[in-house]
Amino acid sequence: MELAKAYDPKSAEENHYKRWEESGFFAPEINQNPNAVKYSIVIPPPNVTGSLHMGHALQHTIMDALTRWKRMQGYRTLWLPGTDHAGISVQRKVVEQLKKDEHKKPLDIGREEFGKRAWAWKEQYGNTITEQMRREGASVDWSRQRFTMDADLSLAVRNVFCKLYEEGWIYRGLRIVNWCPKDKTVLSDLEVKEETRKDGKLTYLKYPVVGTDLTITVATTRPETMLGDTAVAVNAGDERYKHLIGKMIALPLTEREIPIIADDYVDAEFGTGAVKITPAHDPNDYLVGERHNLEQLLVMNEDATMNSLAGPEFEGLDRFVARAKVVEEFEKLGLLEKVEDYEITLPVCERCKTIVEPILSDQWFVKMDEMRDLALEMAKENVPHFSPEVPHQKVYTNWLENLKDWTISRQLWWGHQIPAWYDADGNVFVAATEEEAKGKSGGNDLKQDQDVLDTWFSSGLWAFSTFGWTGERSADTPVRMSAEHENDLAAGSGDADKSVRTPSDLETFLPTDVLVTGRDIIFLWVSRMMMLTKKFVGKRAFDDVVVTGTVLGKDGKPMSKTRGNGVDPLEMFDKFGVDATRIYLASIATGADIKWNDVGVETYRNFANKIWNATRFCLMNADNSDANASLTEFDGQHVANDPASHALADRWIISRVSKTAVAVNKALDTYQFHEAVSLLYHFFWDDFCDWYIELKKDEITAGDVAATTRIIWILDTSLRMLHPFMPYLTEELWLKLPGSSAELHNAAYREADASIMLADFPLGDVKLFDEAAEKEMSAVIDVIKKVRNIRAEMNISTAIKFTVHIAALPEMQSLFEANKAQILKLAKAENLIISDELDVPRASAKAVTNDARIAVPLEGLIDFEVERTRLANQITKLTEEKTRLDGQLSNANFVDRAPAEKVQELRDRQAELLHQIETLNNNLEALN
RNA sequence: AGUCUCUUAGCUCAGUUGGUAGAGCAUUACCUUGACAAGGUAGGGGUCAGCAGUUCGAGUCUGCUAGAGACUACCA
Repeated sequence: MELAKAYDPKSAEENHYKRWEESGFFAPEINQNPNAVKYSIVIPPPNVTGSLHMGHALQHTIMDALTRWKRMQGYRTLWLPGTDHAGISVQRKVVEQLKKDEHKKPLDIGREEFGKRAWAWKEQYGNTITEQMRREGASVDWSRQRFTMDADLSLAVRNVFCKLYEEGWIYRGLRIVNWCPKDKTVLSDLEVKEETRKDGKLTYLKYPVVGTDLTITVATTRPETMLGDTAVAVNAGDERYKHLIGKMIALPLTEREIPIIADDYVDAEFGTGAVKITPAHDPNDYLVGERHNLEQLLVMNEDATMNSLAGPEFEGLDRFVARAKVVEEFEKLGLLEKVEDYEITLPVCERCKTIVEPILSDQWFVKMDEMRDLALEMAKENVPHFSPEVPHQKVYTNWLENLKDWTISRQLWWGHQIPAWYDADGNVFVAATEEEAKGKSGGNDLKQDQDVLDTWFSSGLWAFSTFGWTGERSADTPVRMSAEHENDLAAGSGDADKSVRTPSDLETFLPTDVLVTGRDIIFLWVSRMMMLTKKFVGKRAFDDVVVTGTVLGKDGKPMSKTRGNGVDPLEMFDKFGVDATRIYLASIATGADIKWNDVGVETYRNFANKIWNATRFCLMNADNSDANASLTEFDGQHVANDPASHALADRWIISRVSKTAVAVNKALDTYQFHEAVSLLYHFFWDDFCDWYIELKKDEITAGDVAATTRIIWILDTSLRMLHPFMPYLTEELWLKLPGSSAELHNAAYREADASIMLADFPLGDVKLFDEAAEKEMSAVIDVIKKVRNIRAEMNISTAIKFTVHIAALPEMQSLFEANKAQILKLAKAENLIISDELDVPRASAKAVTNDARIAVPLEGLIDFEVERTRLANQITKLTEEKTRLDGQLSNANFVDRAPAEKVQELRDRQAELLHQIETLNNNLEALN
């Protein structure tokens, strides 16, 4: 069989995904081992409005690598996919569409029709991201795909809401909330971001004190809110204002008089020491207002224009227009003290960047006291465990300790409508259905709450609602039957015990094993899943959390549309291939941010091509039925025991591949993906391609069956280990290996059609570690490298074959003798003379290794000056190292206190250096 | 303001209980060697941001300084 000369990712990518999916390889049911341990991951559901970005690609790569790795090990794996209804995002898309196509507003078509449009939008555009995930090679079980607004997930939402309400963990109340005037909805604290503005102003307003000619100066960044002031507060201990406490202020621009009050909240040292109090527009002022029983005067509409309470002069004005007008009016009245430039951080809406207005509003909240304790208790036991642990473990715990109540209502139409109904008197009835609510109300006419729930409310249930939990008290959780059981029923095997109940997904797959996600939603999502899963299922949602870093643009800034520094994963797939992009992403240290660079992906594109070509070489010579036969009964022990594998290079590569396998598994176990990638990269390229294939070329080309079989086993093992990162390339190649078949699958998958994704993942075998072989091989490699160095430094063409002399101790002599052919081949030498002492003419280039003195007679070719420089350079280098060691070893403190092993190690090295330096010095003298 | 992270070769980054500084790319020289020029061979290049400390020994631990960044809170 002959492969194309270069790897073409496109064709491999088109060849396999559909077959994998249609064969049911992604579903846990493919696993035929009834005792298989489960391994489960739920995907952080991307927004239905979303399309694949680099952050997804990174996280999906990690989740897929873990899933494929565990699946190959024989676990019953499930990676569950799905999407999130993304309240505000979808709503905005539909509003835009409506405006563009029909010049209508949502109110023109009504809530019901709007809902239909939103669903239609979801149907039409919502699968963009799922199609892109197929391109990525994500081995998710599509048969279990979920959407946060699926009927059963919505039922779960309503039941959770009702339960929490009954227990008093959900309440409705008047609080200062974050209001986005553009989206016209309330936002949770976590949906508000900060933006620093340098052009802020701090305005000092003078308020006249009634019955005096005094004024009191307050400073504000939002002058328009003075229209809603209901007091001025000072610190009780502030001598400047003590005499004014209790007096009234004639609030300018209004007809109102407001009191001067004393409150500890005011810091006498800060600003003027006097603070205007606007209880309906500021959280701190709200608290002050509560303490002093102040009126709460809301002076804005929901679109942030001023309302009638702001006075006729201001009613209808936008908040910023009103702000300018207030300042202007104060100036006219001579009550404007000054306006200072002031750098200010403003709260802005995470999505639309509109400045958020804190206002007093009636909303639904989740009380966080008990919720926090649920999560905190687990957090103290390091559940979940974060990777990387620093800083997330601590940040997570600290955040929980300072948690505030969660605003869960949203003034939107797209989402889970709050299951609360009101009668004509405003009494509230919370129930999962309208009928139930009606029953509770005694049959009155009810109107459902118009708000929907925060998208993160349903996301918080994702860990268990996706597994069929609905919270229905009678029906319990739906039972998913095993494929086997379904077949029994279909076949009508009447005596099968119908009462045998296979475990539901909920029982089987929860807790999930790991959650892979970004830093930004640890609080927003991870914490809430922990709380709600514990609360409603009594289990951990997941054991581990892998926190991925941010893939930054080439400019080192987060990728964003406005910056235009985004890199599209799909473009990378087209340019370098899916596998190269995946393994590059996996090569980023867990949790670390990284600047995107194409060169990194190119490196792995080249790696893919290297793998392709190494396989190409092996297969060119493997069309051989004997090799086929032996491959199917292959295992490492078998290869190692084969007398034909007792050559040094064979023992060495078997040891190397075993060590690599053990290390790769360990790295994956601890979520050190970059470590696994690095191990595989260097094993494959350096050990396997550069040394092993080069050494074995002749045998392979000659069609030696044992050699071919062995090299294909190494290749097979390598491809399996690479598969979690490079699924397409490895499948494409593995299926071409002689003898690859379902017989090589993990025992759990013997029935399935052949695929590397079901092959056993190499675990490595410590019994195959061969320290002697590794030591001997490096002695041989050292000699070859030295000879190559001589050739390169002396600038001797490879066309010129020379004789190499080696002097060494007797046991090393026999090692070199045994590997004569290998040394000659890779050093491109003609003769090898091994003896106790070097016996060479003066016109020779010389070198030394730990185990050998080397000389290459170069009569007529040697440039003595070059050789002197070469030797001198080596002496300098070694001497520097020796000087360091001498110093260390002559330090009595070191020798006494350092571990004896370490001291001995350095002494050995010192002896080696001494020997090598002496040898090189002799060589140098011999030239003179 | 508080908490935390980062600063290692020209560039992008590894470096897991403190014990001779690594990779990829770039760079230099040579090589159309029968898998691969997306390749091979051999090189060059770092006082690990700075200062001080602990230690026989510090990229690694502690403190401070300077830059960069993250998060949380507040900002009248």
